[in-house]
Amino acid sequence: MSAVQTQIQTARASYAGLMARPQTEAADLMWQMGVRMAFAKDEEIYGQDEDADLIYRVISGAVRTSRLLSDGRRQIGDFYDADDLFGIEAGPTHRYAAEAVGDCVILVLKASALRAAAGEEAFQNLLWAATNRELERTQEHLLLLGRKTACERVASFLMGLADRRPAGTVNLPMGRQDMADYLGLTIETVSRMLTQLQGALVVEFTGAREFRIANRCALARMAT
Amino acid sequence: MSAVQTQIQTARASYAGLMARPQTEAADLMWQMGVRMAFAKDEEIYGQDEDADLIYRVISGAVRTSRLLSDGRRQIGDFYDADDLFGIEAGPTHRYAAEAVGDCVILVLKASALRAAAGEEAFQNLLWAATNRELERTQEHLLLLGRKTACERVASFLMGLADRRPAGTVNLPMGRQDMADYLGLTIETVSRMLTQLQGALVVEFTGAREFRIANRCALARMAT
DNA sequence: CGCGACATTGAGGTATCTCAAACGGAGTGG
DNA sequence: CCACTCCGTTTGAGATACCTCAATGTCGCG
Repeated sequence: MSAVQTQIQTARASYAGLMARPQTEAADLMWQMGVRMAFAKDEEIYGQDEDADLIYRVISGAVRTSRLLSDGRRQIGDFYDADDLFGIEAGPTHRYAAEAVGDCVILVLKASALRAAAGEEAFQNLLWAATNRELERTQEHLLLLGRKTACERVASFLMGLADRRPAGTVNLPMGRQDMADYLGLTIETVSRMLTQLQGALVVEFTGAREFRIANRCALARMAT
Repeated sequence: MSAVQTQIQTARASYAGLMARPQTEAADLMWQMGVRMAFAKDEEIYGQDEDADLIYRVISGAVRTSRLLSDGRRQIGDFYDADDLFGIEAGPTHRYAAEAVGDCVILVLKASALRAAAGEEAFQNLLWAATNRELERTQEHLLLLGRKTACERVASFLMGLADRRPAGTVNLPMGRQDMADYLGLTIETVSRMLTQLQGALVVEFTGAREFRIANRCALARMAT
């Protein structure tokens, strides 16, 4: 079995499971209609200011949305995991670019096709739910960037990751630079805060990309 | 044309076109149905986590939305001017509180009443447009907080204010503390950046709450 | 005129950034 | 199986943008 097929199997299994992800008929329809595309690490899925007539859904891997300032400074808007929808815009174009954090498989389909197949109401519910989720997460992110210290930002980030997967050990799909650009920090500061959190016995890293929460209360407290 | 198509058309039109202000029939209806309420400076219009079954519209004055961290740090989400809608939430409760920046008059009405009067479709249009505007502004704000310097933040802020009112002289409805909490800075840093911008002959302050753009290109450049 | 609130300015401290070097782990070749 | 390389991460030392605390200035209003 190919790597991609395996990924697709895995994604289906996890889809059947849990929550927070769209569970409407429209979402189910996506599985039948969409095209599965593989993207290599750091490959662009769509660019900033490109037309936004497609809807995307992560099958496996992770995706980031990002925006560049003219001098190269980068802000990451959000990360998307398996089953997350992304790329849904109200305006005609994408306001952030989207790239593959690591190798990943994405389900892509035309918004108009889904609308025709799912019906207006179901389609609209999907858009509404996705947009709201986006807004809520962006508002939380805003508070983090505006008023939290480096340590609090990193703690919040780890907490956010851990909440999604209640498993004991959590995997970090992204590297330190991606974390830094999400948190409005530098790579070095992120690294220092991580070692600091380890020193405080709040989290424990088994490798650079995998950790376990040693003291959930303490982490929650540090995230404010 | 289907309901959904109409909604998307409307959203795209208002996005593409001018600005941000509701121009649908539903918005017109608000004027007839709503209750006008006066709020004094710093008075709370609604609190965080309160039920969100009302829709608000600024008639005169200005409004800010804000969120507090447990230790008193404050982040302002956005400012709303005359004719702006605010308080529209996807979820059941408000995620930010809303307060009067100065004395102001607000049009308030029940969301359910507007839906009944304007019709489902027009009502949805209004919600969709308002939510999208919110998301777009929040994303811009995010970039500002994550990756801009103090000077760039202040320049962006003044630019944003000036864009809304193309008049020669622009009024600042909010004090320095509100600006600081919007920009993720302290009051002193905001003040210093303002005098710095004045020194560079980019803007000119006639009073603490009123300025004129002396060099729009330079200001735009500094806002990145 | 004088009070009170708000804004500006100053001096010193600190969290975070920058630059640079050392470390580590995964993959490769011997 | 070990040495080697490469890339991402960590650590260190010094610089700096922004913050904090404190004093001074300014405007609006009774």
